[in-house]
Amino acid sequence: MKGISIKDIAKQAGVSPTTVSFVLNGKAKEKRISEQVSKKIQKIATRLKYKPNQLARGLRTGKTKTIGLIVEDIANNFFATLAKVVEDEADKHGYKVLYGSTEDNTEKAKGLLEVLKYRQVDGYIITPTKNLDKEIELLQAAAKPLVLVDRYFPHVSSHYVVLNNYQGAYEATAHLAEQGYKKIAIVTIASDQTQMKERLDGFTAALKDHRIPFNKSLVKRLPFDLDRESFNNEMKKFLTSVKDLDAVFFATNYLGIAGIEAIRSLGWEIGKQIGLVGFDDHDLFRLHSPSITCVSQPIAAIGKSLVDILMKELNHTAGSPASPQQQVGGEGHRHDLGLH
Amino acid sequence: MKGISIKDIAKQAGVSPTTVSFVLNGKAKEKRISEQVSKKIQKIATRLKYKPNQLARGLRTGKTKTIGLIVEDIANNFFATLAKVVEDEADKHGYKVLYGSTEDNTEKAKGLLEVLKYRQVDGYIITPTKNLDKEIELLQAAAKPLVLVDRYFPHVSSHYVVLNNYQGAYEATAHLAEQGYKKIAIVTIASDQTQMKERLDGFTAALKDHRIPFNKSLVKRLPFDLDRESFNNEMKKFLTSVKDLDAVFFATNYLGIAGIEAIRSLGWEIGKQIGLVGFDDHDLFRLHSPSITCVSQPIAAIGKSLVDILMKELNHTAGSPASPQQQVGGEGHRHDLGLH
DNA sequence: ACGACCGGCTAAATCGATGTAGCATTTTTT
DNA sequence: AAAAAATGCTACATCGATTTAGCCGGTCGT
Repeated sequence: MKGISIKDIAKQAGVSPTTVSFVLNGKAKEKRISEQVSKKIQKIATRLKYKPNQLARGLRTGKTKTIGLIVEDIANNFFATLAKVVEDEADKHGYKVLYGSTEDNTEKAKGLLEVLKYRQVDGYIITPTKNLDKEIELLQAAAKPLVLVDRYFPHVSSHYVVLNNYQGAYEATAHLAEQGYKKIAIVTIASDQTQMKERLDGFTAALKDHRIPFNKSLVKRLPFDLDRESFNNEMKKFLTSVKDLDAVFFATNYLGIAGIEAIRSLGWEIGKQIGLVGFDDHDLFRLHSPSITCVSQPIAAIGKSLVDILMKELNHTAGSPASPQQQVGGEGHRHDLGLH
Repeated sequence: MKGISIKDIAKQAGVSPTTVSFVLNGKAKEKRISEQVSKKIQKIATRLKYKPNQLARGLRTGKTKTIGLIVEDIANNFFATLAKVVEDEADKHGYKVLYGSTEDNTEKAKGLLEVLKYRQVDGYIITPTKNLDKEIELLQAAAKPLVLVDRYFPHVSSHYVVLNNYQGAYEATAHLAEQGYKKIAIVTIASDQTQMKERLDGFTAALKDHRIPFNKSLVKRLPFDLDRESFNNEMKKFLTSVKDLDAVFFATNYLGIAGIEAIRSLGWEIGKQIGLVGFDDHDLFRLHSPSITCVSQPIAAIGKSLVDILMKELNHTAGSPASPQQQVGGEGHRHDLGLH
């Protein structure tokens, strides 16, 4: 019921709690505890299945062996998969994960940071929202280990792991152009965050290189927080508004899903009347008939990279002011399922 | 850097930490602290943005305001969505969530329980694996609030939230039968856990009621932990081995996904050569052309129910030995997207 | 006028683990 | 043989919040 404490072991072994603590923390040698006592304590500890109370330990040492993971939406395939990888990687280092979803809402994100802070997490993995730069800088000022993911603030020098959004978008768009599509649009999120900007830049660059005229009517920006129906309506409105439109690049996976839904409800045939490319992998793209090409993020690599960076920071211990090195998780690479 | 502590407030207000604690915990009246002092403390606390250190509080009170969520696989759409709901609901009550994935591996599940235990979580939401009944009973003996989800142990009297698997499977199978399919198979997981048993029973009952002969060759059980390729191969082997097979019911969403993949790679046309019904919702089912009927779980309701039950237990405070009441989250209901 | 009582507050113990400072002994050094 | 050093272990303070027990001065009752 109450759990075994260090005192119980001390009592059974007939020594002081201090000695037990030393032994169990591998400081027996350093603190000159005799082999005999040392072994006896070990034995009792395993017999009693002693596990240190992490609260007490955390209170004393200031380290909770917990990292905070802030994602945009844990129910989204990309973030859920990322969460899984992070969980696994963190576990390898003995860390647990506290998570939260921002819904891309700055206030929610601030709230999450607040909660994680007074839960004393040791480090943070954050998918930042707009205007979260101040908070990020505050965390840095407090020497908290932290890595951003999926997007970042160019003017904040922090660690971050993102994929080459520009290149991914470029390749996606170029793919459409090379299939012979002439009037290619992009549907993206109304956000001036880096990753969307880069994707948009990649899109326009690819159009240019393939001598396809660009104009603003080819870009549709949708707010993040629409419900499914509104997404559908907006999408349909846009798709039908562009004259001679023959292909679309969707800049995120959920836009792709909403897009497919809209196209279906318009009764268009994917691959015939309209070409598609999506961003981020999803079973739906892979198994749709015909298959839908997409730029897939190497999620495992991203997750591993995130945790590795964080662990390096954490072991730099004392909290030396994070050297503002930047990391790129990997290049986006295209699926080779054919677009038809 | 260090964070504001109760002492800082006490010092500024010129009172003792005790008084501050009383006021901030709403015990001012009860403990007869004067309005004056009370207000002064409140003011200072908000000015300093004081947040109690949850570790210290947890150590003292034994409550961490954290719940442990153990799912099968957080990267799976069903569990990810559930996690989101649980996170939101828990947040409403001021609780945070520590999560972990079992991969349906009993040892991993035991490890997770261990970790959550010495992290002192207040309560558990668990998707149990096979043979986890002993551990569940131990938790109950320790008067830990706990709710099982998605499956349960008939011989363990605990709270649990599951949908009516029997009915869901029955309806799914009946749907196929009513479409005129004559030789209907089921692909399920090699597991004797309740939810799979119930789904299998629903399947056979539906066949019987529609006078479709049943025989063992119509049931394929696959191990949980195959990789994608093996799933695909096993699936293809099975689908081609049943003579005159014309429809399949997939008992989980990932089986459905793997099934669609296999059917595609066999070059069969869904809806023409073979009818399908899946379990658990997925964008893929909804947006596939033609649409694929599925039995969808009311995830939001399940999540809310889970948290509600847990909170009731938690507020029953002292840990009165959980009245072994059982809960059903809701009936599965069929999507009305037509099977074609 | 003297004990009982109350209002308003605080000292100190507590949760469990850690870590510094230091106390006895024994062993080594000179 | 006395001083210095090493050995083996422990008392106690600490982290921050909570909570029990109770102090002190004033009021009330009789």
